[in-house]
Amino acid sequence: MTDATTGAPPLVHEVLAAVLQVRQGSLRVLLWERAMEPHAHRWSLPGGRLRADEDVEASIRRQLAEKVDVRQVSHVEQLAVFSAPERVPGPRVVATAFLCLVPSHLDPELPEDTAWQPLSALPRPAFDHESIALRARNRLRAKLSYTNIGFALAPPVFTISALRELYSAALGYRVSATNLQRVLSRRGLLEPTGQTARPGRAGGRPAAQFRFADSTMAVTDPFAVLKPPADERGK
Amino acid sequence: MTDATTGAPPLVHEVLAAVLQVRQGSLRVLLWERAMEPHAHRWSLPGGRLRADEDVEASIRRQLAEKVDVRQVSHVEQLAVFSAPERVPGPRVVATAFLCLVPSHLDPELPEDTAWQPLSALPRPAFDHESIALRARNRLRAKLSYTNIGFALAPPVFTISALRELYSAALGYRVSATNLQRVLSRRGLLEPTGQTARPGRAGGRPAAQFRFADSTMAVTDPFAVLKPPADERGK
DNA sequence: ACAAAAGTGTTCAAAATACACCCATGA
DNA sequence: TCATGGGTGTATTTTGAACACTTTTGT
Repeated sequence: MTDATTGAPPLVHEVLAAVLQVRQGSLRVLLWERAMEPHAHRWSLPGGRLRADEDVEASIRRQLAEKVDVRQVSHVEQLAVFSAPERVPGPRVVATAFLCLVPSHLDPELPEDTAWQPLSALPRPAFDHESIALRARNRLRAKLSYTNIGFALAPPVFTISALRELYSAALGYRVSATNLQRVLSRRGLLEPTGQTARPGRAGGRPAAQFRFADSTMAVTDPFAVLKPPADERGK
Repeated sequence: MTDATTGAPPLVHEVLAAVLQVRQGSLRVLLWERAMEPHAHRWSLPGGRLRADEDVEASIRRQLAEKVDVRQVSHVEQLAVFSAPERVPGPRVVATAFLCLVPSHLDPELPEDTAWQPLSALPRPAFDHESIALRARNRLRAKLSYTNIGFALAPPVFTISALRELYSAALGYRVSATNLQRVLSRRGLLEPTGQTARPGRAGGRPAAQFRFADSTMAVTDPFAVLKPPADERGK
């Protein structure tokens, strides 16, 4: 706000969403194929221009509504600002990117040009959208470890082995059901529903069903180390 | 980028810095007292308007140069976007906020209207700057736990008890020198210089001096839990 | 009865906290 | 030699990973 009204160059602020979901055993991101230049036939994150009467979060929710039912999005959080002057051709566009999650049991209707693409093999992405998508994946992976964000990937009720598959897909490596169960239980994130799921055709013991105790994001392991001393920790 | 050139309302993008330093045993933030409206006599974070040829990080470094010597800033990272439509009076301004750190041994020359204010008792802050400053503090606190970010608060060479004071001030609770030493050493963050500091007037054993092995930020405790299984963890 | 899947008990290892005690210096 | 701050050794606790074994089902 130093140089007040110096014939300011045009500036557009856009919001972009990396909407992630685990489908068919892999972590995927919602992309649409650009029909027109610039970057025709390359794949873009959904998003659009920030309007005058909304903040960035309201904006991304509105824009997303054009692609997926917003009620299906279980978590939205700011990721970062992308502002390289030439990040898109033409007039300058600064972008605020978001990480959004959709639980695995939902399969929203999508427009023709839109698809869930695996993060491990993205088709030619537009602009800087690949790095945004990968940043979203990294954020999700980190948060699976020290928050309850798993609730946003999972259906309302699930078995431990189903949850294990979600975590494995999102993290990119095999997670042990035993340990997953214990870690999440000790932290009080999981609560048993009392129900059990019927085993598959191959038999096997019926699996107990659980739900997440909370469905808003919270940090559950606040300090990895350097915790306050025991007496100051009490409250 | 949906509604392309619809007589767009004016939009300004500013960058703001929460510059933190530990001084006199407490964590402080650099603020300047506004002389003029709006919010005259309230305290603002330094910052200013994003220019056409720079990205947000370049911009904050440039703006900061007007307040403190940029070479004295040991760390800069994006915090978040603040975009409530009415966050400042007048034409709309979207802000990208940064967390910046200055090591405790430096005492940059400051303009007349600028001062280091304790985060625990901020004077009347302007606009939404208090929440930005507090967000910066929280980010710093979290990162002290799982990254090497301490390097950015400490002088190039220091004793463990000096480092303990920095961590205590930043975290807001007493940190044990013994454990601090061990945790940082085990992670390979600290290296001994071989030098010792002369004891104070009251005597006492001379303290060994250390330095941080690295002075760019790195995550040192990547997964609190749900680590990959041992065999997949190797590389 | 047996295979398959789920769940529990137990062991093991690592890492962090707590605390006691020893070390090196100034007065 | 004693008070003062610094450092090390060690015990305790917590937490997560690994693995063996039991439970419950379908065929």
